[in-house]
Amino acid sequence: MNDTDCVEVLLDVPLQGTFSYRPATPLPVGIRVRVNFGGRELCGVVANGMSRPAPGVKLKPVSEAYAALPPLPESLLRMAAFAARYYHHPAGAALFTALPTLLRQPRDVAPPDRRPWRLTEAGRLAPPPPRQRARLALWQALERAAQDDDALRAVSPQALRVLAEWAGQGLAERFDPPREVSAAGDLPALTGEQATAVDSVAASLGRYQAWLLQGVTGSGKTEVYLRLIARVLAEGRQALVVVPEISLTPQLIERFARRFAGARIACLHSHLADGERLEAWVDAWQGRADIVIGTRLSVFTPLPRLALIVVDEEHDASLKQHDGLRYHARDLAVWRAHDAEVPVLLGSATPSLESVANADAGRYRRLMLTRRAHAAARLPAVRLIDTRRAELTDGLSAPVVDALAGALSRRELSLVYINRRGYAPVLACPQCGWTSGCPHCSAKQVVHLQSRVLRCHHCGDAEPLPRACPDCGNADIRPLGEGTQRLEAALGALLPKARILRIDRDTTARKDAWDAVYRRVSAGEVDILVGTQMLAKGHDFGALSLVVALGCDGGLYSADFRAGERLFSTLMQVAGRAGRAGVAGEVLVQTQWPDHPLYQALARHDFDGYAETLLAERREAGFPPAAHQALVRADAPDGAAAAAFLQGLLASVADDPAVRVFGPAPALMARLAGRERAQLVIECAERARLHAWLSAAEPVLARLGREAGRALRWAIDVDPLEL
DNA sequence: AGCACGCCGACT
DNA sequence: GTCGGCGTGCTC
Repeated sequence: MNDTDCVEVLLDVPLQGTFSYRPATPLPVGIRVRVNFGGRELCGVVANGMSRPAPGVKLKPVSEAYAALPPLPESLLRMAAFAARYYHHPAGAALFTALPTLLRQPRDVAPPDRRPWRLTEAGRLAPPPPRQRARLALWQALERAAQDDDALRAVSPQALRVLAEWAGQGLAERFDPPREVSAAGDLPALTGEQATAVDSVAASLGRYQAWLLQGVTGSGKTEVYLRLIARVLAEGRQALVVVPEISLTPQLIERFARRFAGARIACLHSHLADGERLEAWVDAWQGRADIVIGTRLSVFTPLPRLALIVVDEEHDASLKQHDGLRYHARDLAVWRAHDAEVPVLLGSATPSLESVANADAGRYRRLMLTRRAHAAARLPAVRLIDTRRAELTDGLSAPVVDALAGALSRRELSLVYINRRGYAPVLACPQCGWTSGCPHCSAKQVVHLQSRVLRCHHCGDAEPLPRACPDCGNADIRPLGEGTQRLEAALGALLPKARILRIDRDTTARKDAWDAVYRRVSAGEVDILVGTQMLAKGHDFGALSLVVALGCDGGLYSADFRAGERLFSTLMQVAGRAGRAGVAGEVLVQTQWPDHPLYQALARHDFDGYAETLLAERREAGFPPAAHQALVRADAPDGAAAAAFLQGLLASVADDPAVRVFGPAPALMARLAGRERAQLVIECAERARLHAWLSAAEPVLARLGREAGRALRWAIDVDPLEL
């Protein structure tokens, strides 16, 4: 090797590009290495093969090349490189967000090898002599059948030492046992629509095609996934299933495991211990896992025999990462499907307008499930309660209380949805007008009566509940409005016989909390579920007869142009909980605006009609998906500094008449955790020109960021979901 | 992001 | 006299 040759190394630093190092021996692309960078030892990944170093640059040597695992696959490097380009994030940082924590560290690691042992041909012919009793027992155990470490340790405490020795002599080896993967048991009959969906997607296996599976709640989208995955597994290939919430994975995993006995299912989410995550990731990468189910980060998992990607609840905002590399798992899944030449199936009862527009434009093909899988299940009747004419006690109207009492007397399960946790969204003094504003954020502190605190839901800061107004000393200060805790209390007083279960982030924060919820609900120990939008996220509570939605009007006339889409989607989803499995359902919505087109469309169960209305509005206003957006966010303790930074950027990036730039303006949440937040909104009908603008902005941002100092932080957010 | 190098206040 | 505050500047 010529000593002027070098490799390009990606590092987990917020700096553009790669760094050149001199390796002792030629290194393959994708290998993890340890290098010295600015005085510290970092983990790096070799990005390119050998190249000529730029003249005049002094090169450091590669300190160490890690060999415990094979080099990372090029498909992963391609995906990370695409994500870096698309989201305008440093390439090294993008790759490292795709890796499990243990692979980001400058240490050679591999998960424990749990493959079973067997004797080789030579080993079978060489039994140990009878006086080596422990060795003979081991040999005999392996002669009967392959065994895993635990079983062999039970035969002899020395087992693993002996086996290592035998492996060295070619007498024993670890191996991947063949898996008998079969779809188990009696499969439910498919509806005609489900069968069409399965056949259509199955016909596209082996090439790229994006499918939008739009199925009303209870129409059996999961069954479609299962049938397709069965075909993939029958071919010995792998499937990737991305879901928005960790809490949705246990249910799904259980259902997959029941269906595919013998299949290896790897589960990936951020609550795993580092070691578990590494093991699941490597199992998938080494082809030992057949199915990967996980949250957004699992979209990066290497899968050598990938044949199908499923993104469930594709409309869900949790699929977008909102710090660091701000990627959308659905969009990366579509890119990956294209790169791997496999179909991708996006499922939702209420697809995002982005996906609806892609389907309308023919980029995605649409599959509809309009009927519920359960023949007896019909869509619920929606009744709008006009709160301008109804008297409210603790936010509840008489028709709502009557309906809940009726369901209770029939022993039917009801659900009350309100998108506010805590007791009341604000504490106020009626005498002087004081309200419980957060000292660090432009938000109100929420009354939590159980823990007796005021807590900001944005920065998490809490303080004891005051007994009197901090401004005027008035002792008669009052919680205004309703949250889940207050509803729970009010319903308990109005319907003393009802067994109420509250579900919000406060009650489900503990591990296994969802387990307990399902147990209590399925054991019939609950009459009324009270909760936030968590209740709208694909959890199956079985037979629900009544759904009540409260306090939704805020989404109708919000400053956020996506608020209406989100509200409509959430209401369709909670309403969909009613009337499953043969119980006729009813949905009551309390509102001041019963004539609003959103509620009228909800009453007709008309997702497509209202989606087209919203799309027309977006086209009119030039908002996504009719145009493409990006944000440059800046925040600093001093608001003027953030604005000046963005102003400086604006002044230094060349105008493109096709690119509209708005701002600097305060973010929707203008103050968060003691920092003032400002932003530029960049809009363009052509994605390429938006990216050109951002590319031109990048070096300016790096320079201005340096000049502005540590106090100022900035970030680019491509396809932002929140302004 | 780290971690150096670099110039001004309270300590053995 | 120097220990260390964190401002700015660089990292193949």
